Amino acid sequence: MVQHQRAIETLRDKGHRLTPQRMLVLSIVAGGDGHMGVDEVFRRSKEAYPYMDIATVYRTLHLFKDLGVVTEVAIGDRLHYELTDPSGKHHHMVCRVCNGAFNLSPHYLEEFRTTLVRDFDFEPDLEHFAITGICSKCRADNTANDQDH
Amino acid sequence: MVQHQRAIETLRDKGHRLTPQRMLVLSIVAGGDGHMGVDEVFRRSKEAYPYMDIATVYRTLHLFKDLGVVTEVAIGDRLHYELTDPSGKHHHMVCRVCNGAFNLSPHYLEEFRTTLVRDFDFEPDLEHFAITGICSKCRADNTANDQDH
DNA sequence: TAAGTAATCGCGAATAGTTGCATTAACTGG
DNA sequence: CCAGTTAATGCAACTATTCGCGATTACTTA
Repeated sequence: MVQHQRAIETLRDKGHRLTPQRMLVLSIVAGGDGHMGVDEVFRRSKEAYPYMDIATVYRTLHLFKDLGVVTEVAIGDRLHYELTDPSGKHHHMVCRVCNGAFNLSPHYLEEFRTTLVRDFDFEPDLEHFAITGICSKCRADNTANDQDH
Repeated sequence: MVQHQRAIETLRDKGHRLTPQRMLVLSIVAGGDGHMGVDEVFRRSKEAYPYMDIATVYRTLHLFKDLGVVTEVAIGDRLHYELTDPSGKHHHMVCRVCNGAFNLSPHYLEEFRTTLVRDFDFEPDLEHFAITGICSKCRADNTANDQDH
């Protein structure tokens, strides 16, 4: 269950301390099924450790993000977090109707990246790319019902 | 100077009212040089009309955005607004170091969009696309100074 | 393994943005 | 031009997130 050895080493290597709060947040994010909102991380961690503070949750998630341990995904207008995909980065397509998140493999962005560097000498941040839109299912529902507007 | 006839008609056509506050926000955004942060719109509008409330500024900017009168641009972690480009949409590349915003013409995204629709039946929102990264200038500065870390 | 030190925590206050609601005022129709 | 209707405003309260700071504690080193 505690298979976070990699993440713990990363922490220590960068000179950060291994605190119970950090371990707790890590195990909660790891235990969740996919991405998790800050409020849910907070609620669950407070169940396990009632002194847990929301500021600590934010600080911990941001630290983990900077270390590459977790990945930030914008769902609606809120940020969610998930363990960074160890089998290689992936990106997200987030449906603005159902808030579902779908994975997008990096090769879809490579060409785009190359073009921006070539034409503008602009190096885009594509580590945690997420694009909103409408997914197949919601688009079908939408065209069926909403003819006006 | 008051050349916002198009925007005013759009308001009226959709059944919205023409209030002094809305005219004020419109002229301030139009009068600015490029994109403007909410705080600056608020500050300037309060100079002209001291009762102006920050909530009204937010509501007005959101309304204008929905009507397509202004375009929202994410600069850093804050939203900025600019008059919608009448000569056709453009997108932005925003430098995360200097916060500079550079225009990106739509054809750079067309292929990307086509691919997502074809492969995933996912229709991305590309009306107000902005991508962060590092611009040419800041990248040069960065490689010059910051060798460590 | 005890003591020093500096990172981290918990907490309260601050900031950005949103929302509910009573009051105001833009529009409509006569 | 006047009165009714209802959208929009101003205000205050609220949520999400961040920050400052004194107290705590993980880690170091002797």
